[in-house]
Amino acid sequence: MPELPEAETVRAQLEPQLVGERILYSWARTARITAPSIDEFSARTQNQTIVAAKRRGKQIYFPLQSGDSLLVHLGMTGRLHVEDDAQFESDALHRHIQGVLRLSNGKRLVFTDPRTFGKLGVTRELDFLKKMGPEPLGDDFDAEKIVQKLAKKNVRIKAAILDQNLVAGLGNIYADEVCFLARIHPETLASQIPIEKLRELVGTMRPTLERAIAARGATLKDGGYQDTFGQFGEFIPQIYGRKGEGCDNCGALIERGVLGAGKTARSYHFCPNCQKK
DNA sequence: AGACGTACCTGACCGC
DNA sequence: TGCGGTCAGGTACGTC
Repeated sequence: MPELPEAETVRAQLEPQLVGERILYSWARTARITAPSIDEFSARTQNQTIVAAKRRGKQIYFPLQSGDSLLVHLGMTGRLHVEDDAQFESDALHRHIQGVLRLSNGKRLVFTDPRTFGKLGVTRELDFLKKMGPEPLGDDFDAEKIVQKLAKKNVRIKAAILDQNLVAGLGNIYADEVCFLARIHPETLASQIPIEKLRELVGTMRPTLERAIAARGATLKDGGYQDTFGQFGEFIPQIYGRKGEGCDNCGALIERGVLGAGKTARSYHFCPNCQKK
């Protein structure tokens, strides 16, 4: 699923294709995905020039000449493609088109999202980006501040680092990955983890995300994620999705667990030997 | 205010 | 083969 490395890959690929282009026409399928409304989305994006391609955590946004920004969150199954505007696409995914922007360079930006957990919006208000937790790739990333916050949290560590208000950009894949790299069981209460372990955990976030970006993100066995060219990500997680396989570190069989219950349940993967409670 | 529970959605997968 | 049930999970919001 798209997390920070996947969002960054998409952003970087779109930047040279979109910046400086004018949006001739825009269309969105449903108000459930599009904010504030379909009509307003079109009105505020049409005839606007895209001035930049930015990202914050998993959020991708494109400042427009008007001062508004076009916002995209890929959710779980969202994809952004740039294709020739004249081309007819019969790809099965195109049944799930949620939005289209026709551009002045003869291309169009297409947002598809089968499971519709994604978001497509336009807003002038970007304060919510500032309220998110620190950006792991940012120059001012203060790992120690996060360590101190975690030390006070009475929440299981996996849930804690998935919280976008603590640190922005981790999802299920990379949260599992950093727990594995720091040898911490995902269900351990954050407040019960030795401070040095927490430092190890937070310290591994940035290099892990950077390695994933270098591989253009991760595509799981379901093939869900594709970059803007339809290519799969080549980052291979050491732990997520590898239930029953041997741990890279010790060879023990990787197990899968579930955090929470009912509709809230989130799966996690761990090595029972390297990550003891 | 922090912790936790609920809802959204549909392709893929599983068991009978 | 076909069909119905279950799973997956990012995030907003409600509740205690």
